[in-house]
Amino acid sequence: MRALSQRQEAMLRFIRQYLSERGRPPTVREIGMAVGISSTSVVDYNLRILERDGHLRRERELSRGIELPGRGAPTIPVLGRIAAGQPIEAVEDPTDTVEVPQRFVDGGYYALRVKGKSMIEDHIDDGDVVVVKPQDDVDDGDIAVALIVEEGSPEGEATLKRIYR
Amino acid sequence: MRALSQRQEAMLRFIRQYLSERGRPPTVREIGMAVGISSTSVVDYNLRILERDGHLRRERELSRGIELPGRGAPTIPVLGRIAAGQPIEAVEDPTDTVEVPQRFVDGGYYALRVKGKSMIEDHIDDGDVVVVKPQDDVDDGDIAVALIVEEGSPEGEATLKRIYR
DNA sequence: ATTCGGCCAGAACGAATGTTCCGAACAAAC
DNA sequence: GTTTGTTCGGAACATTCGTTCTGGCCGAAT
Repeated sequence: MRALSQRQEAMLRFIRQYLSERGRPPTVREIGMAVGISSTSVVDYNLRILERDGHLRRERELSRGIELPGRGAPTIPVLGRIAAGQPIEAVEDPTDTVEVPQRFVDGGYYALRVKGKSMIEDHIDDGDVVVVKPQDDVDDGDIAVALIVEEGSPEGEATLKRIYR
Repeated sequence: MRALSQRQEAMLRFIRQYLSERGRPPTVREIGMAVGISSTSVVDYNLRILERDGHLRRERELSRGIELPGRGAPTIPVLGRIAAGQPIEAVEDPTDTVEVPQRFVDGGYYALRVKGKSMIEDHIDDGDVVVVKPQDDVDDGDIAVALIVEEGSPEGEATLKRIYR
C-alpha cells in the first residue's frame, strides 16, 4: 500500500464523476482520454494498482467492469405478493429486491409487492412495493398488514387494510 | 404510446434490478438471457420500443448504453477552490460536480473544493468538497466562508474560518 | 556502468457487445 | 384467403473494449 500518484488520483476522481453523471462506469479508453493517457495498457496498469490498494474493484473480461465500494442504495428483498382479501403468494423471484433509504435496512423491515388496486385511494397501485414495519399495536387510521394464521396454511394469510376501531 | 407487453415489463424490471445490484447497466445479451430471449435482435427491438415510450434512454454504439430516467443522486456544481488565506480560484472544470442529498438542490447551496489542510481539526482535509449555505448572520463557533470584496479583484477573496467574536 | 523497479507508449489480439439483415410465426382486419 | 402490422429467432457484421506483448525512459540502488 503506497500513496497514490497524481495520475491515479485523477483517475479515481474521473471514475467517481463519470459514474454519478452517466450512471455507468467508464471504459478503459474513456479513463485514458480523460486523464491524458494515450495507451490503454497504462490505464490498465494503474487500474490494477488502484484495485490492489482497495480503491475499486474490477470484473475481468467485462466491459465497464469497474465498481467503487460503498456505492448504490441498500436493498431489501421482496418476500412475496399481497392483496386485499388474498393470501400472500410464495416468493417467485428470490433476487427481487427494492432500493430503500438507509434507515430501513436494519429495522426488521421487509417488502411485499402489491397485487390489485384495492388500495388505490391511498396511492398504492397494482405492482407497487410496500415496505412493511412489523409492530404489534396499530393506531386508528394506520395501514396494516393483517396476518391470519390458520390451520393447514403454514404461511398464513395477509391482507392490506386501513385499520379503524 | 401503448401498454407494455409482459416481456417489456420483465426487461424493465431486470434492468432496474441489475442497475441497483451491480452499479452498471446490463448488456443486450444479459437482458435477453434474463428474460428468456435467445436473439439479441429481439432485445434490441423491444429496447427501441421502451426508448420510444420514454421508459429508458440509449446511447447508440456504446456498450451498456442504457440509462433509466430519474436515477442517481442530485448533483450541484463545484464552483471553485478555497483555502484559508487564499483567494478562490477560477473554476477549472465546469463539469466538476458532487452528489448531495435532495435538500441541498434548491436552497442556493454551492460547493467549493478545499485546498490545504488548514481545517484539518474539523475533519476538513485537502481535496474535500464543502457545501456552502449562504447566510448573513453567523453564530459563535460556526464555520464560515468569509468573503472580502476588493478593488481590482472582481471575484473577491474568500477564506474558510471558524468564527468567534 | 549495470541492474532493478516503477511508469509509460504503441500495437495487436481476442472477446464482448451493439447493430442489421433475412425470414417466419401469429393475430387482427379486410 | 390475403393483407398488414407486430413480434420473434438465427446469423452475420462492425465496433467497442479488456488484455497482453514488446520495448523505452528514468531514477535509485548496487
